[in-house]
Formats: sequence, C-alpha cells, structure tokens
Amino acid sequence: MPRQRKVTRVAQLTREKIIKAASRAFARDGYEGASIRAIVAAAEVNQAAINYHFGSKEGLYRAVLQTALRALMSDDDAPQADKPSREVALRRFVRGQLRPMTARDELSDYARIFNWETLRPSPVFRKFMAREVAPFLARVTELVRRFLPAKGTDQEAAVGALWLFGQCSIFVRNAEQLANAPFRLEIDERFVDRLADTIATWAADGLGRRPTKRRLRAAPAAAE
Amino acid sequence: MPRQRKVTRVAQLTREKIIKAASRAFARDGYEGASIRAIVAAAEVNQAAINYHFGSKEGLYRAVLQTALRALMSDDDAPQADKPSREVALRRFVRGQLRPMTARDELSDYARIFNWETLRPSPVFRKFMAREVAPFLARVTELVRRFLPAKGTDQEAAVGALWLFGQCSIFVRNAEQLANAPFRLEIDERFVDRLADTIATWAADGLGRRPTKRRLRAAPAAAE
DNA sequence: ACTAGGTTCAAACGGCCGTTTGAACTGGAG
DNA sequence: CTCCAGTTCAAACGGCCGTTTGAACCTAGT
Repeated sequence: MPRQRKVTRVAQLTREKIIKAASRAFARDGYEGASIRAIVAAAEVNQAAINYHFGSKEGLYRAVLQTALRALMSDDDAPQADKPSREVALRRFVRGQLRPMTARDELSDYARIFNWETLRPSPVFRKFMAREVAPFLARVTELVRRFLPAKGTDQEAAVGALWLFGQCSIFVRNAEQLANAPFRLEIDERFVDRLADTIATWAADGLGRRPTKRRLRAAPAAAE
Repeated sequence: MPRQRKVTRVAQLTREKIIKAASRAFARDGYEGASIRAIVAAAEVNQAAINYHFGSKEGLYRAVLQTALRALMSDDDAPQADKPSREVALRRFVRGQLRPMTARDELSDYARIFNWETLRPSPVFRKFMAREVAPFLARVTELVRRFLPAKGTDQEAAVGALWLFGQCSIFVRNAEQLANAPFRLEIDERFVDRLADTIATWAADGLGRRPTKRRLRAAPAAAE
C-alpha cells in the first residue's frame, strides 16, 4: 500500500491500464457509481491490483484526478502563447468546455469527471482541488475580469467565472438528451461550434454590463 | 403492491411521513445515494412500509417526483396573474431558481431533486418527465422567446431555456462551496437577491443579441 | 540457475443495499 | 363486541460493494 521500492515495467503498464479504464468508468458513472469490479474487467486486470497499486478506490481516484488535471492544464496552456483578444480567448474557453459534447477521448472523460464533482464534490476531490486547482480557476477568473467594468471586485470576477462554467456544463451534462424529446437537436461538431459562438456572445454581452441596481422584483400585488 | 381497496387514516399519515423524509434524502443524496434504511429511520417507520405503500424504491421516487412537480408548478403559477414585463418575469424566474441556495424547506428539497437529475437522469425520471414536464418547460421557453430577436426558432428558444437553467443551477449546486476556498461569499437572502439581479441582467442582455456569425476562432497560427 | 522480492491471482470476508416473508397487530364496518 | 382486511413489524434473503488474504507466479539481480 505505501511506497514501492521499485516498479517493474509490466507493473507500470498495469497501472496505466487501470487508470485509463478507471477514467472512463468515473466519467460515465461518477466516483461512487463506478465499481472496482467494472474497472478491473475493462482493464483486464485482477481485482486486487487496484488495492495493491493504489491502496484503495480513493487512492485510484486521486491518481485519476492527477492525470486528468495535468492533461487538462497542459491542453489549454498550448494555444495561450499569442495573447488573443478577450473575445477570442472567451470563445476558445467556451469551445474547450463544450468539447466533451462530441469528443469521445480521454480529455473529454476528464472533463466529465470534473463535471460530476460540481454536483456533490467528493471528499477526495475537495482536498485535492483546494491545493491543485487554484491556478486553473485563477486563469478563468482573469479571463472574466477582462470583460467586467473597470473596478469589478475579486468576488464579482469569481462569480462571473462560476457563471461561465455553469452555462457550459449544463450543455455538456445534457448533450445526450438534446437529441431527444423537446429539443431534437443534432449534436455534431458544427452544432457545438455554433453553440460556442452563441454562448460566448451571450456571455461577453452579459459580463460587460453592470447589473441594474433597481429592484426588478415587482411591488407586492394588492390583490393576491 | 397494486391498488389498495381502502386506506385508513393512519396509513395515509405513514405515506406522508415517508414522502417527506424521502424528499429530504433524495435531495441530499440523489436517487441512488439515498437508502431505504436511512429514509425509514428519518420517517420513524418500518422498513417494509416503503415496499408495502409504494411497491419499490422506484415507486417511492415516482411519488416524490409527483409531489415535487405539483408543488413547484403551483408555486410559480401564483404570481403569474398580472402579466409582468419580460424583465420582471425573468428576474422572478431566476430568483425562484436560486431559492434553494438559502431556503431550507420542502420546496428547495424538490428543486434539489430535479437538480440531481440534470447530471444523469434516472430512468424513472426520464419516463416521468417526458409526460409531465412539458408544460413547465414550455413556460420557460416562452419566457426566453420574449427576449429573442423576432424570428428565433423553437430550437433557439429551447437552447436559451437550457442555458438559463444552467446559469442558475451551478450556483444552487455549489451554494455551500461558495462560502469557502477562493470565493468566501456570505450566502444570505441579500446576496441571492443581488445574484438574481446580476444573472437576470446578464441573461436578458445576452438573449437580446444575435450571436455573431463570423468565426471568432482565430486563424491557425503560422508558428506552432 | 537460483532466489528474493515485486506482482498477480482466485477466493473469501464483512457490510450495506433493496426486497420478501409470514406472523403480529389494529381500526373501523357489521 | 367481533372479526377481518388493512397495516405494521422483525427477521431474513440474495446480491453487489470495497477490501483482505495467502498462495502462486514471474522477473530481474547475483
């Protein structure tokens, strides 16, 4: 369970197979919903391997989160080089957030895992994020601030960042449902591109405006 | 399990105790996370009572969803009488959505249950909603349409409605977290009122604008 | 080739889950 | 008051869960 003295090549391969299968499982079913038995079946690995290599299911989840965060960070670090306009940066961020709607790769698995955690963060996640995610969130807050009126407070920027996440995540969460029922949308790359345009535009316009100070709540109606 | 010939007064009371306790449990832990044993303990009722009165856990959930939908519908039916301006209607809707951030009553339990279902709708929920929720969603779509440019399509309105839900739900989902970590916000009625103003304003501005048709995605950089 | 230590394995453990059972109880119509 | 349908109850069932065990199996260093 604690440190290994040395790890053989095959053992490292086992760990990687497990993490890959676990990423898919956690993305599909959430932390509690994903079972060790399903993971080891997909990874074609003995059940005890997880406790041997990662100590516990929690330890495995921690390892997956680490892999996920590393991948997500380095992914949208890349195109950051040329300091694009705030509109382009916003559009890129939104499109990146919407990526899991169509993509079916590891990166979208990672995004889905974080999506699960927005509903009810697991203890593992909260401890993990408190340390590791600050720089990531700071980057989004910085992006939001470029749209806020001059003297927006830190809190306003943080709220704006959360607001931005929320707009994207509901489409990611319901991507499958959008094809059915009252929506009947065809979710392909083209649609997601247009959706990203729409959200980015809506968001840019919203952030730029000062919320009205007057009470919009109607005065209590005399008649009930 | 099927029809009861007659229900005694005490039996009806048992059913109500169960539904109330189940609502809290499902709101707190989601459908799968809530356990029958926890529910019957909170309701001070025998474990077999749930299968006797509702047939199964699914049956209980259906009953809770029915109660919830009825309550939520009649709640925001009430102030609909005076045909408020679209801005007032939007602000009211947003404030209503944010209600569970501070309120700790049955209505906010119901809202939280629906919130869980936006992450991964349970089969019960999907069957239930397909029939029952159409009018509710139609109302929100109608509200959104009042902001859209003249010839917005039905699909645009539906997307707008989903977008609106997303903006609210992330704050509801993370209400507890907003007090900690990078946000440090004090979540009270005043804050939620201001948040509702902000979201309503941002949303109104965003919906009113036509998304830009030009590609915001920067042309592929020469270097890289 | 030997062997010690890292790794895999099948099997079992204890615990929580939703459900079923059959007996005990009870309230209200006759 | 009787009696039985409606209801409650304690106990048990089978199933899935994460974890532990101890033996078997490599594999790399000598």
